[in-house]
Amino acid sequence: MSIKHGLLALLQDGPKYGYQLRGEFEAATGATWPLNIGQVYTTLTRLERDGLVRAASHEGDGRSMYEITDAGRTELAKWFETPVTRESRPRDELAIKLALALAVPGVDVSAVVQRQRMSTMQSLQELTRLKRNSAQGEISWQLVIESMIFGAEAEIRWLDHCEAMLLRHRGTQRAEPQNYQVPDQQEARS
Amino acid sequence: MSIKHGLLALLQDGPKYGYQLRGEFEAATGATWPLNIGQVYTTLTRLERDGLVRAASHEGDGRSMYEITDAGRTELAKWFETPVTRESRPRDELAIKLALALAVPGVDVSAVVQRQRMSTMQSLQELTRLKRNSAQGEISWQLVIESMIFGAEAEIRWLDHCEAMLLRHRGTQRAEPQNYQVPDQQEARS
DNA sequence: CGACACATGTAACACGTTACATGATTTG
DNA sequence: CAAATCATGTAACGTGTTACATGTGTCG
Repeated sequence: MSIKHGLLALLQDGPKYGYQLRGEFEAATGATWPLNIGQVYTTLTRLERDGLVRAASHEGDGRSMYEITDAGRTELAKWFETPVTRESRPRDELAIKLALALAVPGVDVSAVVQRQRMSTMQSLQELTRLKRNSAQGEISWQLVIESMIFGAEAEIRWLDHCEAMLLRHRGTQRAEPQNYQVPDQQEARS
Repeated sequence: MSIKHGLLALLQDGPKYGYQLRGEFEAATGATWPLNIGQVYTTLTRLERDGLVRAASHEGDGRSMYEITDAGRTELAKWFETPVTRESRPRDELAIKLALALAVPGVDVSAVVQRQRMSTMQSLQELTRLKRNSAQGEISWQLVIESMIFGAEAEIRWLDHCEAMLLRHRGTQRAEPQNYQVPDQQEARS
């Protein structure tokens, strides 16, 4: 969903073509999430199919220009108006990993937490370095970096919290199967 | 990737069947991310295709049981050993939205930020309520809730930071196209 | 000329969601 | 019996990734 609307947003500034859209998208987000050029074209095709963009006939200069339609502008406005909710976000792989490490026996949860903490600390340092080096650069991707910094910091705080919880529950609550009660079933097979 | 490995983790505890796997997955994560039953079966099929699980012939009681293979155990161990990196995460839609709201003209960025802040505050309250009501429940999904709380708090801090940045740059740096230099191309069309 | 960036696509695949079909079992 | 729950699938679709094919323009 992000790319679809991202391209729409860039097209609101005027007709653009595929390569240009990738360039501007990466300029705006600091190439934090490199955008595959192939996907730009497939996404444009789908946007055109859905009537949110159309091929701009005039002024191509040899390139395939696209322009946003009224339906596209409406859709884009809706995107900017609607907040990103928790539910709309993808599953958090780290949370799932730790939850399951706790749920199944034979996993050294502390080791998992510590390795993750190390890794997150390292990327936090890397991000801080990036931020420093990119000072007075674009404001938009400055904010993107800071978004990741805030996220990484929260993650470290959470990991510390997890370790504290682990220590507190060491022995108090062992494994605790909690295993989804398997319903009995009386020999039903033919 | 999370679900695939999640199912593997649950299967390490012993042979299970589809419905049971969904139940245990949701028990471990507090049904925070409801797991579609259809996907459990397709994922199991793929895991079997890749040799990470196999159908457990014996003791089915009328259900299709699956068990983890050695290759599956290896893969699972690798999952727990490898930290979740920033790069492996999906694009952050909120960051992209704000970055593009800044990059293209005609978007009321402050309004976007304020709406988002309102929404995030609300889900933060909801999460806090959930946490309180679920006290002394399962430790694993207690941690999942707290993961989301920490994330929401970080998001609010970031949004505040964004507003401060916006105020500071009001007028200083207007729009700043920064628009991916379009290469000239001399009338190349036939 | 040859290498490289620009430019546009297509194909195959992985993952996820929704919806549908089909039965067996349990329970009011 | 009827409805709900348990249980296993399949089909269609959306989105994203990787890789490949193909051609033009620029520059050393």
